[in-house]
Amino acid sequence: MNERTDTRGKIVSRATELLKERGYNGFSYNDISGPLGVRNAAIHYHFGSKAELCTELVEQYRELLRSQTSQFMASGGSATEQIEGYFRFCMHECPDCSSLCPLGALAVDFERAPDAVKERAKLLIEETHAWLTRVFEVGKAQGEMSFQTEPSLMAHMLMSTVQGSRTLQRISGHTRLEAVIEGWRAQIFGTTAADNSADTAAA
Amino acid sequence: MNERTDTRGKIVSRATELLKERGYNGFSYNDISGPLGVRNAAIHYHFGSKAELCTELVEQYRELLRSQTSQFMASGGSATEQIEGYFRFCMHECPDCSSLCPLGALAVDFERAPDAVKERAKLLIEETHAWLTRVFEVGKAQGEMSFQTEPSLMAHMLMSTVQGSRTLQRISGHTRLEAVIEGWRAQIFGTTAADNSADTAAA
DNA sequence: CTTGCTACTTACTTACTAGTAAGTTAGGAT
DNA sequence: ATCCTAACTTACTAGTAAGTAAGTAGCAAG
Repeated sequence: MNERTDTRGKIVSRATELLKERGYNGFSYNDISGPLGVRNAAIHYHFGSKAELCTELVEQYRELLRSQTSQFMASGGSATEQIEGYFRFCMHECPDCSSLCPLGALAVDFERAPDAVKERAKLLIEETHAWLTRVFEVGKAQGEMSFQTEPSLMAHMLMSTVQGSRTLQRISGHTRLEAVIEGWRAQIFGTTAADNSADTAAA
Repeated sequence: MNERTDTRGKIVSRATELLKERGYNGFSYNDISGPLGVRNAAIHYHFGSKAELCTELVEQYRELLRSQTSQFMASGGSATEQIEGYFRFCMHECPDCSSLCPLGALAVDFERAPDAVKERAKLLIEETHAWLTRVFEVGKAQGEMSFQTEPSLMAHMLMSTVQGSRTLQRISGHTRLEAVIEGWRAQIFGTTAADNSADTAAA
């Protein structure tokens, strides 16, 4: 690896941007190499194929999310703090919601995606789902949260809502993720954001 | 229009299938013409461009959803019946959830989509949102439904959940839309499906 | 100082893309 | 009978896609 130029890292980074903005079939090597000031063959030097590049990209995103969630876990905080961490991750990952998350972008071309990509994307969803399920379980058991639906379904519904909101936002143009998260807070805490953030700050 | 062969209709129909399965950039004219036993030029005869074909396709999907929702409306049924109609539409539109909805597929390439497509897709979302908001308003006013969040946000969250669930399903492989809808029922009716479908049948 | 490796480049190929122009065919109207 | 038009076809073009093969610049070790 050339540590000074870090062309490889820049390629992954630019490809991630493009995937989120246009989907797998929506960008070409020219869209990567052009802005980076390298040639298409440089991409092929680092990645055997577009699929290989894409695999690494998903793996990197998974690492990012995993490091975030494990960081919340390690903090030893309450379920409330854990879920607020997830909310923060979602908001931070796409502040203006102009782009999709890598998974949302990949889902479209998913059937034709290489097995390695499928596998990692699946893993990413399963890990997040398992983590969120645990947070809901603990949150309910400790009396921090209140809901009827089973934790596993709650986790799936939360992930779906965030994912879907981002998709709809892209078409409608209205940023609504903040309101959606607020809606979820009301649902699980029965409080407003002000109440809850005060809670978190106090903890 | 050739009413016997209906090539034009078959083209739109096949394109819709392909859009849902692979996204806008994921299929070519060959994928349409091949199975239909016509030549690519036949597509160009009916549609000036891929964007034009896509515009018609979205318009057709909008008509479908519009006809469904207005049908529920015209039925003069309760808000419960209206929302159950929406649930039915979602389930019916994609029984096995192997494909995305046309909007979810388009969202990926949305920035580069032609203005006509953007406009109609936006309209489709706004119409559905307005209709669902009204259903939630009426449902709450008439005491059929019970929730804290404002109806407009409820509508957005429901649409997001359905949309997102379909996206996640595509990656994880698990069909969960039925459970998600069940979760929503519990949330707004505080009942199980059995209770509620009995309700609907009785009405 | 030359050998060898990393990180590329130049120059190319094959395959496919949307789209076009001109010609053909079948059936209905005149 | 012929003319017209709708609904195509054949044959093509220009552009772009991913991917490849062979060559090279710069640096580090022996």
